[in-house]
Amino acid sequence: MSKNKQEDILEAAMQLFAERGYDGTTIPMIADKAKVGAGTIYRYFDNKESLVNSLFVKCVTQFSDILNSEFPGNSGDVREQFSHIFYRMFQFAKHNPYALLFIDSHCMGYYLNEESNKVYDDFLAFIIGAIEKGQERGAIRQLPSNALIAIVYGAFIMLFKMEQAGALENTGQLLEELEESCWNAVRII
Amino acid sequence: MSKNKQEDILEAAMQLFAERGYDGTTIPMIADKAKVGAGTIYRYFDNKESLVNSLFVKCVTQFSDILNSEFPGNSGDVREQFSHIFYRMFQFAKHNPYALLFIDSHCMGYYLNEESNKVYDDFLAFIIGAIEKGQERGAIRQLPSNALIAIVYGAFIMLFKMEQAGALENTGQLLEELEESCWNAVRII
DNA sequence: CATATAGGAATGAATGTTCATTCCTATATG
DNA sequence: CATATAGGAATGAACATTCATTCCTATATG
Repeated sequence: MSKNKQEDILEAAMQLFAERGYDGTTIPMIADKAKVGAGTIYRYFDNKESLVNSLFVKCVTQFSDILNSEFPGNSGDVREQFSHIFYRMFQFAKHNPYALLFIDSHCMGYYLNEESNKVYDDFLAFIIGAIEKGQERGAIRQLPSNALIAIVYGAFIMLFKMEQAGALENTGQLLEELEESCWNAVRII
Repeated sequence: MSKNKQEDILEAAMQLFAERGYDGTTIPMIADKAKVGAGTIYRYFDNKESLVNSLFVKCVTQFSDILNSEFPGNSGDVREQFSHIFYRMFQFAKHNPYALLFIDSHCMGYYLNEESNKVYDDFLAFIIGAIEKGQERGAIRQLPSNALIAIVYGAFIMLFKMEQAGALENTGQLLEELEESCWNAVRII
């Protein structure tokens, strides 16, 4: 029997939400997977909406922390910063695939509250900041920073989904090539 | 009163599915938006699952047709082919934003039947084919074709979502720059 | 008038949520 | 040390609500 039921509930909910979406996942499904009674969920969360928002904030915060930690800020050059963000994204994807799928498929959900949206916006703001620094130094194309994010993050998400679907085997060698491809998309050539 | 109720139902369903997902959209919601009775929907479709599958096949076919028509096949060079596909994707997105959002958020759904999955796979196969031709001619990077698709299609989808969210204003000038960025990601430099 | 079509109330199954009850575990008591 | 007791935690059956689907009536069409 598990020690921390709240953790069990969050883990089960994350996997189910990632696979079937918010509305496609029922409370009994979560209870079954977490091996708790349905009522137990309501000892830890006010309701289903509160659960999905808690989970969303948790996952985005984890993702953000991974990207931020050891980020080569003002010291490192732009190429190095890009590399850091790119590899950290894949590192997170490898260790937390459900979290990433969950974030990606729920970040526009109508059930997200103000706090969830703010956490997600702050997360994007960190990447935007790094990109704009790179532009000032003349290493990155003069496109809207949102466009540059979309290209790199969009490519990353789709690559990850391909790998999840078994349509792509991600070796270390390939990852380096993909990093170079994405860098070519945003750098000044 | 509309002439073609089946069209009204499909259009309403597409918008709702795109915004709220399959499970988050109810039959009464669709009936309200289409301005028909709930029972009328069952005159045109066997059930909700049959409706979503009909809609999926229709949307993917439309998308595929746009990309295929006037495609510069064996005659055109690789750069031209890439350009064609890229601009056609944005053309489809501009004229059928709900269709694209619907395709993107439902292409992995557990409710899709064999036919839907086949149509989607065939659609991807067309792009894969074009990419592999380009590789043979030495213009495109020697990466798995699935990886190249993921980069370009992933970037495209995310750019479109950014624009939809109002975070990006898509002018003709910007589109040209984005096309060049994506081409830089896949071409041999 | 006969038939086809549309509508929306009716239905039963499924959902999120509540609540009376049971189960643990830690402390108190002899 | 063995047993009794208290109180929070967990449970899952029960509840109101909402859902997909069906069915019967009203209207349109020929």
